[in-house]
Parts: sequence; C-alpha cells; structure tokens
Amino acid sequence: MLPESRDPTHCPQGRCSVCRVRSVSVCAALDRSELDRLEALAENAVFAGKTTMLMQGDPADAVYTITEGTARLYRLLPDGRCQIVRFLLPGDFIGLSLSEHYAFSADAVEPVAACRFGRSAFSGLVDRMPHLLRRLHEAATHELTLAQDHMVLLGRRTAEEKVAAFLLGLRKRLGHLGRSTVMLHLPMTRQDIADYLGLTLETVSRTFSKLAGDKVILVVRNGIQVLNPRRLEDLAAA
Amino acid sequence: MLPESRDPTHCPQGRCSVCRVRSVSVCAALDRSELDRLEALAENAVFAGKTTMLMQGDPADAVYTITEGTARLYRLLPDGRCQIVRFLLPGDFIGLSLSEHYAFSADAVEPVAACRFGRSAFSGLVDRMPHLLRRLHEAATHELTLAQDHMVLLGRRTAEEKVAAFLLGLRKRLGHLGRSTVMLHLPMTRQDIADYLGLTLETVSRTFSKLAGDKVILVVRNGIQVLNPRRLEDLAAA
DNA sequence: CGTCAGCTTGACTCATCTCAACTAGGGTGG
DNA sequence: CCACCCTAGTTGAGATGAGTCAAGCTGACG
Repeated sequence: MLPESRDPTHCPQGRCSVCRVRSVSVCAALDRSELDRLEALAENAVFAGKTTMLMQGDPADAVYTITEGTARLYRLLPDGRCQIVRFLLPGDFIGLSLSEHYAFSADAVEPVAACRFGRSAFSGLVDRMPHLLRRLHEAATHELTLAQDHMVLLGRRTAEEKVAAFLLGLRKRLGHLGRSTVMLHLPMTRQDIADYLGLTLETVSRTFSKLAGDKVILVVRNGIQVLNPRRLEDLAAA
Repeated sequence: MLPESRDPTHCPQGRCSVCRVRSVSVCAALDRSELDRLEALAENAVFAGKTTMLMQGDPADAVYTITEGTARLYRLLPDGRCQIVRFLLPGDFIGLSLSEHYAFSADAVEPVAACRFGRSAFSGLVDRMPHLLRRLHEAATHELTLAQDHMVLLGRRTAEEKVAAFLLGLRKRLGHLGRSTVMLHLPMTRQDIADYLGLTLETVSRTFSKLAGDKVILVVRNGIQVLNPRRLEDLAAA
C-alpha cells in the first residue's frame, strides 16, 4: 500500500543527511555537524493505518517529523464529538510546544513513517542550537497562521466554501511535496473530512457530488480529480 | 472611561521594571539588564476605542504588548464576513511571528494602551537573547493551543455551548489579571462576540437571554454577572 | 430633547443535520 | 472460488438550530 519510498531501510540509523523531507521540515535549519548530532537522537517509527500515534494528555516523551503517510491531529469533546485541527503530511512536525503533555491526539490515517526524537534530548538540543529554536518558532507561528485561517473557515464559511477550501489547501500542500495537483489522493474518510471542516459526513459527500455535477471535480476511488481549479478558487471565497 | 491605572504617566519612558503586566507578558523572561535594553526600545502607544491598531497585510513595523484595555484580533473575508480569532487583554502580545507583514487585523474595542517596539529592533534583541526567543516560542505554542480549543468550539459546539465557553474563558483570563470573576465587564459588542463565536448577534443575544432566564447569568449594562458558574461549566460541555 | 448605536425579541426561512435505506468494494473463511 | 460481511460512501426525506428580516426599546451623547 505504501509507495516504494517507504521501505524500512529508508533511514535506518536516522540518516538525516539523506532525508527526503529535510528541506521542508524543521531540520532544514541545521548545518552538517548539527545534523549529525540530531541523527544520534533519531529513531524510526512506523504506524499502521488507523492506529493511534499519541493521545491528548499523555506524557509527551517524544516529538516526531512525519516522513511518509498522512496523520490526523484532533481533539475530542467528552461526548465523543471530534474536531480535526490539522492533517499532517510528510515534513510536518509533532511536538512544537516541547511541553510535558500532548495537547491533542494523533492517528495515522494511512501507514505513517516518522522520525522520532526523545523529547528531553530534543529539547536539550534546542537549548544548544538557537537557530533550531528559531526554526521551531517559525514553524509554530506558521501553524498559528494556518490555525487562524481554519478558524475563519469553521466560523464563517458555508459547506461548499469549506469543501472547496479544503481541496485547494490540500492541493497546495501536495504540490509543495511534488505530488500531483490534479489527482488528489484522499487517504482520509468522509468522516475525517467532516471532522476537519465542522460538517457531517453526509454533507461532505453531498457537496462532493454537487461539485462533481458542476464538473468542478471528478470523484474517484480514494481521491478526487480537480477539473476546474479556477472555479474551485471562486467557490472557496478566497 | 478608563480605570485610573491607565493614566498617561503609567510608563512614560517605557519603564519596564515597574510594568504592571510584565509578569504575565513575554517580558517576564528577562532579567534586570535585559529589561533595561528592552526599555530603550519601548514607546507608549494609545488607541481610542473602536479604532484600528493594525491591518492584515500591512508591513509589520512594530510589535506590541497590551498594557490596558481590550482589543480584537480578526480576519476578514473579501465579502466582509469577519472572524475574530482572539480578544487581547493586558499582557497579550501582538506580533509573535516577527514576520514582515501582519497576518491579521487588530482593533481597540475600548481604549487601549500598549507598549510598542520597532519590529526590526525587537527582532534583533530576540536574536541576542535566546531565552526571550524561548519565551516567545512558549507564548506562540500557548496561543496555538488556544487556537485549537477555539477550532473545536467553532466546528463542534452548539450556540449555547459556545456562549457558555466564551464566558468561562473570559472569566478565567480576567481572574488571572486579578479582575472580578463574578461581574464580567464586556467591552465588546454582541456583534464582536458573534464574530468570535461564529454566530450572529441575534443568536448571541437570545442565548444570553436564555441563560438569564435559567438564572445562570444576569445580563447587566456592559457586562454580565455569573450567578451559577458550575452550571455554566456543564453547559459549555468541557 | 432628539438622534443613534447597541440590544432584544418575534416571525419566518433555510442550510445543514438526522435518520434511514441502499450500493459498492475488499477481505475472509468455508 | 464463492458467499458473506463489513466498512465506506451515496442519496433521500424530513427535522431543526441558527440565520434573516423586521420592529421596537433604551441609554448615551450632542
């Protein structure tokens, strides 16, 4: 199911210098000798699809950089209502806050490979490398900007605008990773998309159908194809 | 209209050492000599109620610490729809990202006093003070956590839960600042609250009336009184 | 004392949710 | 290799929470 790039020898001893997501991850801040020190801390971690990577409230003993696959980062209300705050793609970092406990839960939505760093060791490294801290801070403020975008979406957009904005956002991120921006692979379920957009799975499904009827997208197995990106941008209302 | 604490001599030459919000602001990270250097950069800024402090997209020439008053931090959609992402209270910092352009707009909702720092000078100071950067990063990740809480609220809570959660959140923040947690002063309009909660002003008003009818709160001029905090917590659905 | 912004309330509408039936693959075990 | 089941997705019909539109109230301010 995984692309060949994720064979288990991809980064066996934490070979950061040949890491394919380094340029888009927080590790991009480091020079060669610093990378070596980071490498000493790195472990490979893999998670099967639909398994839990970490849970809100658990002691945060590790931080991760995703190297392959897709994860969902979410919060639960006591009655089971779920809000996905972000989908994680290769290059994304988990544990920016360096705090003692995770503030959210994370699941693999498809098989995930990640680079795992012990939190206290990583935190020590951050203390000794101010530009790694600077990079983490940039990543945190970037996420904050994304979070604000998402608040606008959740609070002030219609179902159709939400779905269009979701597809465009994913398209952009996949483009950044060098993936196709026409055939979007959607490893997550309709329920996941609904939990991300503050909708129900039925509304997501109906909206896909409507966009397909309007020839803006084509719904295919495990994904969608973007037929009319311009139209999609209009529908997303900036 | 302002409490006496905001007389214009409060911090005339940027007297950080006697600043009343220092302990809750990012400046708390600094020791005496560092504070002196920060002081050299500080200017006082005041903004009348209902005036714009800064606008999304503008060059970010300054960062601020709010010392008095309340501001709203928001994004606009092209058609005028507004989402307030956060209300700023004394101690809150604007400009965590240190980026070249503001990613949001901010208005004073009541008269605001702030400590103003030129961005490039402040950024230079951050480069020379790693624990100030650490503090900024902590503040950024804390805001990220708040942003995630707010996404859950916007995406998955009912109007009543939203209003209850808003009141409890404000109550907690005001408590932190040593203000009353029974009589909550609400300087913002119903429209502001609606734009914060992803509702309409009518729904906010109706929900206040309903909570008042249930004797959970009492609606008074320019604020509300919390009659039954326990009940309010139940209604907020954690 | 008149005007106006902010707030409340009512009546009605509608976008989205809820509940439910049905379809399509994919995997599993006999 | 087929029959079954199970998960995921689609679609329909009806319910409803929140929005819209509109009227009226009230205290602040000039």
